[in-house]
Amino acid sequence: MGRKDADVCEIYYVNEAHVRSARRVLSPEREILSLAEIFRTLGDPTRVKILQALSVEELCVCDLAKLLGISESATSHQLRVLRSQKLVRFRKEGKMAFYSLDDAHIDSLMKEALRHVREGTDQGRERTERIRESAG
Amino acid sequence: MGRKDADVCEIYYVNEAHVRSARRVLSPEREILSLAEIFRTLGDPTRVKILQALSVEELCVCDLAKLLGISESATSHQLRVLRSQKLVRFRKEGKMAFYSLDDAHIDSLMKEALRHVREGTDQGRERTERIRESAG
DNA sequence: TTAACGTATGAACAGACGTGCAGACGAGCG
DNA sequence: CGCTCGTCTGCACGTCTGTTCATACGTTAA
Repeated sequence: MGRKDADVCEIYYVNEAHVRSARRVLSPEREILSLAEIFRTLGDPTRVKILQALSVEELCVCDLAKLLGISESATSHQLRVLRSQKLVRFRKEGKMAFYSLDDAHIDSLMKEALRHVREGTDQGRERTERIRESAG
Repeated sequence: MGRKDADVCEIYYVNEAHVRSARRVLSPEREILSLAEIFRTLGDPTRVKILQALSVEELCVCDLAKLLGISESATSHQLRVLRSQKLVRFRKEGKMAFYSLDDAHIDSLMKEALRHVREGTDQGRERTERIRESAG
């Protein structure tokens, strides 16, 4: 639709109409940034594991560290990141800090992504790997 | 609730039972990596914009570059990343390369995350910002 | 109180990321 | 053929990220 604009001599190759209509669809900048921030937070294997583990029951830092196979310091750092995004919440009991999920959305988001990953694994994973080289 | 295990002298503070049960819930390593990879791919403002823009109609590299306000080279680089994840697909028409979404899941994933972001914006955004400093 | 523990934080490092630049490639036109 | 256009890719640069190390904080026990 409106593709005939491309034939107008003033428009060389950038189709201004398409650019404008696409721009209208874009979320406002701060929503884009928030969106990317959430995804970036989920885009780390360690944090994914933490969230998966906490989806069952609350765990303390040392349990998580043991589970993840990394230092308690690194675990605490990552929990701090997750806290800053309000993805996890913690409860102090003496010296221990028990962490749990603070966001129901995230769990469904992860499950949805997991479905996607599994589909890709079943029918297109190896194809995907191959395309990384020959996509051009 | 089973917390009494922590009192057994052999278990100092790491609750092995919890660690084991949590480990059972974790997806296999390669699924975790795929999951994180997908999220990390979505965790960049430029790529989020590209995917949002392509959710309406296919666009060529130069349109996207114009829309994003970055060079066509940078745009091509990002499209390459998205291609490697099979999130976008492209169609050659002469010299032009028209890109479109290759994955229906991703769009719903983004919309779900957007819902989450908007909820957070309405009732807790500024609180979240503040917590980044005082979370401890 | 002193000491040990669980956790949190800051500095510093290696590695990864996003972008621009320069050049290469294929397609279309003279 | 040569030339331009649209796109792609290798390299370099600055920035960001995830981890470890050392250290500090708050709690519990002696």
